[in-house]
Amino acid sequence: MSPVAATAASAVGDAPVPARRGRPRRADADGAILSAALQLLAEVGVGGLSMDELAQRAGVGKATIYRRWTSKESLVLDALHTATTPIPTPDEGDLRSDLITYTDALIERFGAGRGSDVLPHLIAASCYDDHLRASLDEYTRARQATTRLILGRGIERGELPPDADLDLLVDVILGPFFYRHLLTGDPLDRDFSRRLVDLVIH
Amino acid sequence: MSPVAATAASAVGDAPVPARRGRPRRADADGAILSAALQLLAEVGVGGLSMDELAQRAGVGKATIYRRWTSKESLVLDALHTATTPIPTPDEGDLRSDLITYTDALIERFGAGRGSDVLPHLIAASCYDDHLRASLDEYTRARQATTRLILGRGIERGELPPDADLDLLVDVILGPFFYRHLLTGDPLDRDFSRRLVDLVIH
Amino acid sequence: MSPVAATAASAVGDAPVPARRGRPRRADADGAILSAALQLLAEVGVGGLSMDELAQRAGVGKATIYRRWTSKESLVLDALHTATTPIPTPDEGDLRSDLITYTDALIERFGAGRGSDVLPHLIAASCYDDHLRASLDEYTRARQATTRLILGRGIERGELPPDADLDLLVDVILGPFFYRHLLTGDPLDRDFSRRLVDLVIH
Amino acid sequence: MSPVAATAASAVGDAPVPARRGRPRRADADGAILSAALQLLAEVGVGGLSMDELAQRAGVGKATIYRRWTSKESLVLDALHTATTPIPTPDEGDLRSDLITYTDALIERFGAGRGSDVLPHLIAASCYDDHLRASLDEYTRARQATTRLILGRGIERGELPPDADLDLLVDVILGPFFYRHLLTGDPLDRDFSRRLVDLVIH
DNA sequence: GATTAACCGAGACGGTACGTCACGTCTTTAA
DNA sequence: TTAAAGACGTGACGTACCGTCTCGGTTAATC
Repeated sequence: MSPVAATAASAVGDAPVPARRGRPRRADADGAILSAALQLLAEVGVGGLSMDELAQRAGVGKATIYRRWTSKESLVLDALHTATTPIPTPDEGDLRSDLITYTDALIERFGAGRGSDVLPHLIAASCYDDHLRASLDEYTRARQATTRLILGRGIERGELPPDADLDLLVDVILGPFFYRHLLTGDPLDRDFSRRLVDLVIH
Repeated sequence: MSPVAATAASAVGDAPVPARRGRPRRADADGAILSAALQLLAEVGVGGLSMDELAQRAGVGKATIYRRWTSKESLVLDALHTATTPIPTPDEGDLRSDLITYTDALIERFGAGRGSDVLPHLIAASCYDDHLRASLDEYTRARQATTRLILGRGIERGELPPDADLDLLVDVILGPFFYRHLLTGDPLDRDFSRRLVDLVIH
Repeated sequence: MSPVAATAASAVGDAPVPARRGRPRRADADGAILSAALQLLAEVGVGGLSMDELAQRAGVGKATIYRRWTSKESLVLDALHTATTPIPTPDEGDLRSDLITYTDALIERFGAGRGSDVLPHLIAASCYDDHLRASLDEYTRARQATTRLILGRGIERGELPPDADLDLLVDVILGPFFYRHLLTGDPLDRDFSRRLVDLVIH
Repeated sequence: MSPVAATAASAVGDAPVPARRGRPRRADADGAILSAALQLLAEVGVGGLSMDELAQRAGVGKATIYRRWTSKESLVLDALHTATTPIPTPDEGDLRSDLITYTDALIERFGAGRGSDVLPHLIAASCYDDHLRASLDEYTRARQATTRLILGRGIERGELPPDADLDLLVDVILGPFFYRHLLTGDPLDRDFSRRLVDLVIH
C-alpha cells in the first residue's frame, strides 16, 4: 500500500505546483517511520509493534502516521516493500531453469523471515481491513503473474502443451510453498523446489 | 489443544491413580465454555471474542478459563475441534474418486468458514504460542496423513508408480487449497478440485 | 493531594511559561471525576468505590484518572477537600469562646461524616502511600495550626501563662476528638467540647 | 474476637460435655494459623496478608480458617491478642507514678508496631464488620477501664478532687496517644507521657 | 462393628476490582 | 495546513483475592 493521498506532484512535467497551503508535509517523515517500523518489526514482530512506540522511535506524532497510513498492517506492508527488492522474472530460455530460479528466490525470501509473524499477522489483519486485503493481494497477484509469465514462455517454447491449465499450474507451484511456510513448517529448500518443479512439468 | 493439565490418566496400564486432591474441576465447565466460545466465534470472530464476555456467557469465572487454557486461541482451536467431525478417509477403490471425495469435503469445510478469521488468526497466534502451534500442527498432520493414505492405496492398486514422491504429492494437493483460502481468495469449488486431482495423477 | 504533575506554574516569579506541549489536560475532567467521587463516596463509601464505576460516572477513561491521581485514596482526599470549606479560625477576643467555637465546628464536620469509613480508610491507606500520607498530614497540620493560633492569642491576652506547652495543649484538645471518632465511638457533642475546653484552660 | 462458635464448654462447672459429634477440631490448628498470621503480619502488614497465603503457610485449608474466624481482621486481632501480654494496672500508691508507668507501657506497645498498618487497618475494617467493631471495642474499653481505675485510686487518695470528670480525663489521657500514633506521627516518648500526665493532674 | 457427623487439606468455583496497555482520535502550540 | 506532543474515551487484558463449595479422607461418638 502506498502512502495515503500522497502529495503526488509526481508526474514529471510542470504541474504549476498544486499550491498546497499550510505547512508542507515533512519530506523525511515517511522514511523515518518506515525504518523505525522495520527496526521494531525485527525486534518484536508485528504483534509487539505498538503505534506509540513506533511514533516515539520515529520522532513523529501518532497523527502523522495515521495521516499517511490507515492501519498498522498497511504500514508494515509498506515497510516490507521498501526493504524488499522485487524478485526479477528469470528468463534463461528454459522453463525448468526459470521455475527453479524463481522458486529458489522465493525460498530465500521466506527463509529471511523464517519464524516471523509478519505474513500470518497480515493475513489475519486483512480479514478486517479491506485496504490491507487489497495491498496484500497486490503481492499475491504479482507472484502469480511472474509464475504465469514463466509458464507462458514455456508454452511458446513448446515445453508445455498449448492448452496447459496455467491458472492451476500457478497455484500448484506457489501453493505448496505457502502451505509449508504457514502451516506445516516443513523445510523449504532447493531440493524441495526442484522436486516440485519436476513434478509439475513432468 | 486439550485442556491444560488434563486428568490424563493417559498411560496404558492401570496407573496407580494420580489421587487428584482438592475440589475436582467442574466437569461441565469445559463444555459450557467451549459452546459459548463457538457461539461467540460465529457472532464476532476470533478478533472480537473477549474473555470477559466469554466467561459471562459461559457462566464461569475468568480464572476458570485461564486454569484450563493458556490462551484464547488454544481455546478457540479446542472449540472448533469439538464442533468438527473429522473428515473420513474415503475408500472407494479408485484413486481419483478418493482424492476428489476428500478434496470436496475439504472445500466444504473451508466453505463453512468462508470469510472467517479463524484460521488466519490461529496461524498468527501460533507464532507466539508453542502449545497452539503444536495443536494446530495436529490438524495439519491429520490432513496430510489422510491424503497420504489415499495416495498409498493408489500405489498398491498400481494407479501410481511405486516410487511416487508421496510427501511432495501431499503438499501439491493440499497446498493450493490453503493458498487460495488464505491468500488469493480464488474460488474453491468442485471444478477446482477435479482439475487439481487430474493434474496430480496425470 | 493535588492532582499529580499539576501545571503548577507555582513558583513566585513569572516563570517563563512551562510551554506545556501536547494536548492539554481536559480542564473539566478533574471536576467531573471529583464530583462523581463525592457522589459515590456518599453512596458506597471508600471501600465500595470502584475505579471502573467512577470512570464511567465521570464520563472519563480510567487512564485519565490514573494520570491525575496515584491512588483511589489520594483522589478521595482531594474530593473531600473540594467539598469542604475550611474551618475558619475564630477570633472573638476570648480564649474559651474561640476554642469552643472551633471544637464545635470540628464536631459538626465529624458529625457530617458519621459512620463514614472515609477517615479510617485514608489513615489505613496512608500506611502504604507516602503521597497520601503527606496530603493527610496537611489537614492534620492545618488543624493543629489553627488550634495553636487560638491558644497563642490566649497567651497574648494573658489567659494562658506565657510558658504554656502549646504543642501539648494542641494534642490534648484535638486528640480526644479523634480518639472518640475513630476508636470509642462515644458521642461528640457540644457538652463534650465544653468540658474538654474547660479542663484544658482550667 | 475469640474463635467463632468455640466449643465453649467455657463455664467452669460441670457442663456434662456438649457431646459434640463428628471429628473434633484439630487442636493445634488455631495456633498454627495464628502464628502464621503473626509472621505474615510482620512481613507484609494486614493489607498484604492474603488468606490463600496464610492457609498455605499454616498448612491448613482455607475453610478451616473461615470455620474459626469470620474475617481476616478478627483473626488478626486474635493473633495480636495471643502475642500480647496485657498491660498490668500499676498500683504504686501514687497517681502520677501510676499514670506515667501506664502511659510508658502504652508507648512501648505502640512503638513495637510503629509504622505498622495494623491498627489503622482494623479501624477501617471495623466500619464494615460489626463483630470486629465489637472486638476492637473490647480493647479500647479495657484501656479506658485501666486508666479509670488508676484515676479512681487517685480520687480515693485525695490526689484528685472527688468530683473529677473521670470520663473526660480518660479521653484526655488516651486521646493524644492515639492522635499522634494515627494522625500526626509525632514522637511518642517518655517525655511526652510525663508532660501529658503533669498537665492533666496539674 | 457399622454408622453417622463434623472435621481435615487441597484446590476449583463464580465474582469483582485491579492497574496497564494499545487503540485511533482530538486538541494544543509551533513552524 | 501540517507538525510533534500528548491527553482523550474505550475496552480488553491477565492477575489477585475474596469467601464458598466440593472432593476424598480422617476421627470421634453413637447405634
